Amino acid sequence: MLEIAVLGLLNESPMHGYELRKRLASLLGAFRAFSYGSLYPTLRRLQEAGWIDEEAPLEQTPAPSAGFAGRSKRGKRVYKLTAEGKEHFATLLAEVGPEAYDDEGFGTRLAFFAQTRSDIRLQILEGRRQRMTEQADGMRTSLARTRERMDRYTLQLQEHGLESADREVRWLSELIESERTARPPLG
Amino acid sequence: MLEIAVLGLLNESPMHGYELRKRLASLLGAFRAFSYGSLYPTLRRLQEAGWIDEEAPLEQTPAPSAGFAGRSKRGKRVYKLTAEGKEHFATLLAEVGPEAYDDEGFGTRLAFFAQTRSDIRLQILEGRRQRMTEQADGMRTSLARTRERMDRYTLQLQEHGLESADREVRWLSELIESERTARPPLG
DNA sequence: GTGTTGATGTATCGTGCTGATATATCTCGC
DNA sequence: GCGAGATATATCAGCACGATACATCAACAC
Repeated sequence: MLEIAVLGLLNESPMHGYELRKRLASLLGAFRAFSYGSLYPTLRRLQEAGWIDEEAPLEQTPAPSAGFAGRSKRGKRVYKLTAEGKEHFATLLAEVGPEAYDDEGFGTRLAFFAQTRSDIRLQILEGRRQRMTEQADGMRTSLARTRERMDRYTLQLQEHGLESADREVRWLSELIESERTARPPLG
Repeated sequence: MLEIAVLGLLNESPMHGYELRKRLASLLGAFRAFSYGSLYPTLRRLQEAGWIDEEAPLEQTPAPSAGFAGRSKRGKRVYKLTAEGKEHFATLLAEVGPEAYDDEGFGTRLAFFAQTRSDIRLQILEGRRQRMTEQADGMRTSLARTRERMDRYTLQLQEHGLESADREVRWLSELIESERTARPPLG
């Protein structure tokens, strides 16, 4: 999941790890932040795979007086997408695995919806709604079955969980609706 | 986190792994299920620590005709809390670490609130509210700062995340309020 | 009776992420 | 000139997931 997020951000503009992490946190917001402990290994993995490339480290900064542009402080590793990386990213965006339906996966995919094909968007939204509907139904059933046996707090926890799931289903339905309106099926 | 959940469930009644997993899933509901890949190693760890104990495996079931009670099919490992385990569980419930404020941790702690001291309950609820308030404020600020630059989908994601966080803060406030009413501060 | 499905039940493995920690450097105010 | 805090990279133990494997057992079908 980090892979697609990193490629997506680097697709917009080259960046170094620290900035990547900050943008990741503000982009995904509610859904997970990703720590450096996974970010740096991922960067190395992507580099080994040839998807991303390190801009010249510039051990000797030529002219410290020049304040603008080519800033690359010592130790700073600025990454950018390679041609293969762009292609790979496009491929990733065009396919939908089951991981696109869980919390982190869905959030990540949605963050790059602007660059995702309309039919894939719809598929992801519907898959996620399916998943959340099932989860909500499961909780509703469980609640109905064991309501009497549960203490006040467990009940509160479950009811809040159920309401959240229901809210998300409604939200997804709206997104799906507007997705369908914007690009009608066949007409 | 699995540790406290397992101890808590075994504190109610002895159980084997498979049942533990099912109860865990229905108890925590929205908040995580825990897979066998972490459940079984945890059970072994708890057993090595002496907090839980295995009821005799009964390699030879004495009377297969007897349909009730002492059922222990071959291979079934039924665990129960030891005296040390009960003590340890009580200790865990009486302390509050920072892990009690994240999603999984908070859900787990709340699931055993009925057995938790009132002042600890309040501390956990307020810590969680603090955390969620900060998260919501962070998202609000980020939204205000970058609203124009964001595409429709990122905006939707962030707004939904913000609403969820705000809803949880309100929910927590209600819980805190009723916690304070039930057991007034000093008066 | 035999076959096949689905639930029960225990177990391991590779992979990925977190949270803590270490270590520098840069920037800004004082 | 100096300390505080942001910037920046990196590693590690521990935990959890998802997949997978392998058995047993009840039920119902044919």
